[in-house]
Amino acid sequence: MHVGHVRGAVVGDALSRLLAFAGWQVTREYYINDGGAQVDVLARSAYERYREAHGLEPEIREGLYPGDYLIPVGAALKARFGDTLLDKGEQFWLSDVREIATDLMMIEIKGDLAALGVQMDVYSSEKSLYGTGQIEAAIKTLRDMDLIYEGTLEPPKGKEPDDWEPRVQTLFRSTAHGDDVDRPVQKSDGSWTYFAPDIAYHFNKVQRGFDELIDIFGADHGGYVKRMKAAVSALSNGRVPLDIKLVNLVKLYKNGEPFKMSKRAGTFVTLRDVVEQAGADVTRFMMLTRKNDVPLDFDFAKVLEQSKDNPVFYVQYANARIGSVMRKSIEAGMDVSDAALAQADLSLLSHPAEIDLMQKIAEWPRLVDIAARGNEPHRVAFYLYELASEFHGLWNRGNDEPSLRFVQAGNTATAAAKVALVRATGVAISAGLAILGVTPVDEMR
RNA sequence: GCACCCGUAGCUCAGCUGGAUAGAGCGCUGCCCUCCGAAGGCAGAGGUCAGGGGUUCGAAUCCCUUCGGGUGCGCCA
Repeated sequence: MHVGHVRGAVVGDALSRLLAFAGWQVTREYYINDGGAQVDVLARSAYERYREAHGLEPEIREGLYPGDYLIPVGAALKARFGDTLLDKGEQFWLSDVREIATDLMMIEIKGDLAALGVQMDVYSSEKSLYGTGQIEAAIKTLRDMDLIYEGTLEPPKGKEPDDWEPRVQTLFRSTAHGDDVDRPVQKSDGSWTYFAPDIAYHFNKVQRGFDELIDIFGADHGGYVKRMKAAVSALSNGRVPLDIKLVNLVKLYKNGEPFKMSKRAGTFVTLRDVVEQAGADVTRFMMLTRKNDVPLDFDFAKVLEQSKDNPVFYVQYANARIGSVMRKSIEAGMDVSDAALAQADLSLLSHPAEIDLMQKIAEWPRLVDIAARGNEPHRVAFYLYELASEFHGLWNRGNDEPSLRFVQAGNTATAAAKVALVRATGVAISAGLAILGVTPVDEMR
């Protein structure tokens, strides 16, 4: 996985946690694109690496995947098949190589997700939809609604391909459900387009009885939003809403300098690179500091900085200070159980800065509600930063005004009220960090 | 050509599905740091919310339109 995928994974995972926190029952699914021509390309690319493993010069032709990540796959193929695949025609090895390469890639991806702390409930394979009748069933359902027909599409205006020829294809009448043009589900040779298994997969979800579906796509797939929504709308008779979150690019920087990334040259930065350098917590938080449909800058140097410029650090620092206050209060012999703190007389906290912090804490339930309703986990990240900011602000006032310090001498009602405020801040921060999937720290080191 | 996304302070971005003087961070300016953790703190300057219409008691937010940027557009997934 490269960094672009990471953002999608993080957004999806945080969204899942958010919705679960808001009371939904959530199933996280990973749709494996292991069907179609792209896996053949993968297999051919892996085969070249297999040849390389035998000391031969790999021929990474135009259209193949050049990435280094396939080198271990080549080695695995050598270990498995020895030299028996060398100098053989594609028909001899393609199917075996395809299977092993996709399996290895999935192991790799699952490892990447695990390193990020992302857990999936269901892995759905595109390939497994073929030959089971599921695609046919989904298409038949649409056909019975008179939404499938044989026809010819108009060429796109203004950008007509040179080799355009009218073709008769099986089309889905997506325009009946809000799309701009009808979309092909079958190629002219009768085989399925990628869209057909996608329809079948979503049909399967609808049949499993979900009340709401959420897809996460790369922003470059924005053109498929309408047709996918149209399909789900048709297949569920408008019952099941489908929300599609488009996740935009991640631009990598180091000290403000753009990090060169080229898929063509195979030098793109992988997830492991990022997580190894920045850590899973930092990576996750940073990926959520932008709205999903906007490009994101990720600066390696900055995310490791321990200062106010680094929002992850700033929030963690607040949490650590909270931990510090709680520890000191316990040392002072105070009862800091939630039951005891709930009895505290909060009317003793009347300073404007204290009121501000309380108001910020009071926003938390509403914030969760808004974020969950809009499927927008980034709101949680922003909220945490603001909350931490209020907290630090009040803390700093304590430097000049001892009466505002959270830790007060003696076991008085005022002291209890202040600790209750600290504890409440801590509750919101740890809940928020849990939604982001970031481990809260109790102490800074 | 069409569709979708974006356009808010010098820069990077929030902004609660219509509500009070539009908010942060960076940068800039000026003060402050033997004091619960100064790996800093406080304060200030800085905005025709891209432009123009419309709906509304009320618009950054909703509708229309223009401009600018991005993405995509039939046997590629």
